[in-house]
Amino acid sequence: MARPRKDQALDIPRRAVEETVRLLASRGVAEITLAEVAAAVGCRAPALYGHFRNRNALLRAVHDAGFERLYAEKLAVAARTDGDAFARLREGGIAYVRFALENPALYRLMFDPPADAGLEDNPFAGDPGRRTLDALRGAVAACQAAGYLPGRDPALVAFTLWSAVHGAASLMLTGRTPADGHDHPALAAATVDTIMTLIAATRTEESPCARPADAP
Amino acid sequence: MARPRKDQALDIPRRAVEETVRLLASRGVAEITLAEVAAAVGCRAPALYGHFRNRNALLRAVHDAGFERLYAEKLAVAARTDGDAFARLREGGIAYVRFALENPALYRLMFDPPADAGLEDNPFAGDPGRRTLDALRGAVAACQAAGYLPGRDPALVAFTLWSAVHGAASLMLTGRTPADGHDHPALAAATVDTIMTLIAATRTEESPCARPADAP
DNA sequence: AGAATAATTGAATGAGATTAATTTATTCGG
DNA sequence: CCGAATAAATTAATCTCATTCAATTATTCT
Repeated sequence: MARPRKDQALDIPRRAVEETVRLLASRGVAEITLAEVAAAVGCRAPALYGHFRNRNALLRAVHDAGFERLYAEKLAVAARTDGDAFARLREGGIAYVRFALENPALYRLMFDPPADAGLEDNPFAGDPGRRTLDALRGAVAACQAAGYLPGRDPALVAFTLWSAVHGAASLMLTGRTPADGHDHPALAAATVDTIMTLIAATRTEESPCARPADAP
Repeated sequence: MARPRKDQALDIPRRAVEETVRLLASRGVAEITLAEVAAAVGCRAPALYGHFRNRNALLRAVHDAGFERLYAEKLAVAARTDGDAFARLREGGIAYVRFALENPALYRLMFDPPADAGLEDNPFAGDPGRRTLDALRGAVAACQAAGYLPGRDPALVAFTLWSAVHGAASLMLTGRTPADGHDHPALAAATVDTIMTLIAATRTEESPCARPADAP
């Protein structure tokens, strides 16, 4: 049986990504072979080459799928915290780190993307990770409208916040937690809290002292 | 010539790590083969197995060496900013991101360490990365003595700060910078600045609107 | 129906890590 | 000083993949 009949056709591109994500739940990306992915999909390894240039191209697709999932969670948080921009920032941060802790291998792939696998001319154009950052910038701007972080560049603040939560996730996944560090979710929450407290302290409008430049 | 004479002996363990670090300046870790490392050292690939269990063990040693270097830079910053705890934090952050930007492949290896390569019982005990975090905690405590970040857990704050700078470095190295993002060093500085400003805003207890240093 | 095209497959190929067998130095007990 | 015994490399296998090739069967087009 060489070419399969239409009725028994597989949506290989979709399923390959799907199954790779599933496999990433049990092992790291380095331990996953194309033969395993193919077996999970229901075909042979060479069949994958009809849909992905090579292994890295598949991994890049998985990487992108990871960001899609992350973005979906972000949307859910946004919906859940509609009125309150500050809460949206906090909840978003918590959800972000939770995602990382629940999908460690996928998350690591998302932040150590395979090198080649495409036109190197414009490596990250259209990277779904960019969209996540854009969403975060929106949340920051909303917070500013509520009086926090007056007069700052929302893009820069967003980048800084993303850095903090991503960094926390990364450090936890590589075991760089302070002291014992057995309770990762708790540490994650505490970290986000620490940041949010710092942000809260910037709402100086009400306070007596200082009134940094805002809109003229 | 099988076994080399004493006079022409090579310190293979040291040189292998050294040369791997050197190779990481030009390619990613995935593109480096043991044969290349061996050639750079001046031996054959199998000789490496007399000193490292396998490729991952060598990479782990390189990973550790990376942290040694980073720690050395941290010490230099500490020496340079002896009196001023706040400045030490800022300078330390800048130096950290600079290190990452100047040694991208090494840095990525440091934060995506190879899985096995050792007794998995106690994966990160003695990890030199831990020492870096300890040093940072000390700097935070010093800042607290100067009136910043009152009443917080220094370990938690240190973790949060490390998260932020590491996250920023990681995002830059993977191209997740806002907008253009062509000037990484500048973005790094701006990010550290953003964080430091947040910290500065916590020093509200002692003096209403600012005032140099004092200790209780 | 028959040619052209498409999707897979099993069978090479090849790179690179790891292991085995072999060779040459050094060390150590007489 | 000589000959095991041990050490450290080396070259020559293995083995595990990723990737490519050639062959095979469906589908589509005319």
